[in-house]
Amino acid sequence: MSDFDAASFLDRLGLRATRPRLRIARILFADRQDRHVTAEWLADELARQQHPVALATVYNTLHALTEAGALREVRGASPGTIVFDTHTGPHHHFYDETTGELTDIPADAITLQDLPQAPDGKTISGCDIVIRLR
Amino acid sequence: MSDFDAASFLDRLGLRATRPRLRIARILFADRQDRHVTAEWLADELARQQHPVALATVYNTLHALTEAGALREVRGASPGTIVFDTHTGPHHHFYDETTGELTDIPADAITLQDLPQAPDGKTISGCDIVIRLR
DNA sequence: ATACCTGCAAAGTCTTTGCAATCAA
DNA sequence: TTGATTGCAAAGACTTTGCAGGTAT
Repeated sequence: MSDFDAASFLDRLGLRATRPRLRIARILFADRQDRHVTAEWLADELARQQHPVALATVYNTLHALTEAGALREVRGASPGTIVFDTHTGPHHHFYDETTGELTDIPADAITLQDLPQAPDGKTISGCDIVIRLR
Repeated sequence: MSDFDAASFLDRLGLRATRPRLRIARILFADRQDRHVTAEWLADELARQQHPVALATVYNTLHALTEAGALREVRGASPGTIVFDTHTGPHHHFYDETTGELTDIPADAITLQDLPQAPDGKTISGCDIVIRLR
């Protein structure tokens, strides 16, 4: 299978290795590196694996992982739904309007020129590009 | 005040000139050209002007105006809230994470190079860039 | 006349919160 | 032990829907 050590993974993030978190970490980080999940999908997946976790706990964990820097919230896609991305580095997304699916676009696949100045005393904290597909 | 003719404005869009729509059209299109409104703000504004309109009707009208091409929904900003933009042409946004405020960025202020190909049989239907400010 | 529109309230979707019971360290 | 975490259910924020009554053309 995988030699992913969920316990030390959580440890390194400063998160307690509880049972739900171990299971969630394995689902999210064991194999693929570019997952885009919603809380609901994750809760369903856990249930499918015969290890149901309360939806509230799923949200707690996703937010904890986000604060710890292991996940990133994607804005601008599925309206009304938070999508969590296991790829935390700079990159952008295709959003398929038909299926709701997100696909990564490497950051260097898009060149931004003449990025405008941030107004007054503000700092640019991030830049999301979503290319919608139909 | 303004010489904005809400009745013919709606007419041109193929929308019936009902009382709520006339009021909404005036608020949105009479003066400024770059408004970003939420349904709730608009309902509050109508109430403030002593012409309350049911929230459901506000949503109906905003969606009708969007389908008619007079508004555009902005994605990727305020999570969980639909923002309607009176500026329908191509452009992008600053999103102030502190205030939730949206500001326009002219389309030509950003140059996209090497836009990636859309996958398989898909077409690019739009591109939203949101620059987050802190 | 008649199709469309409005308002109200109820229902829906997604997310967060409160709190007692449980668990990791 | 002891504070963090879980689960459940209830509450919240935002949006949509159903439908009876009203309205523009």
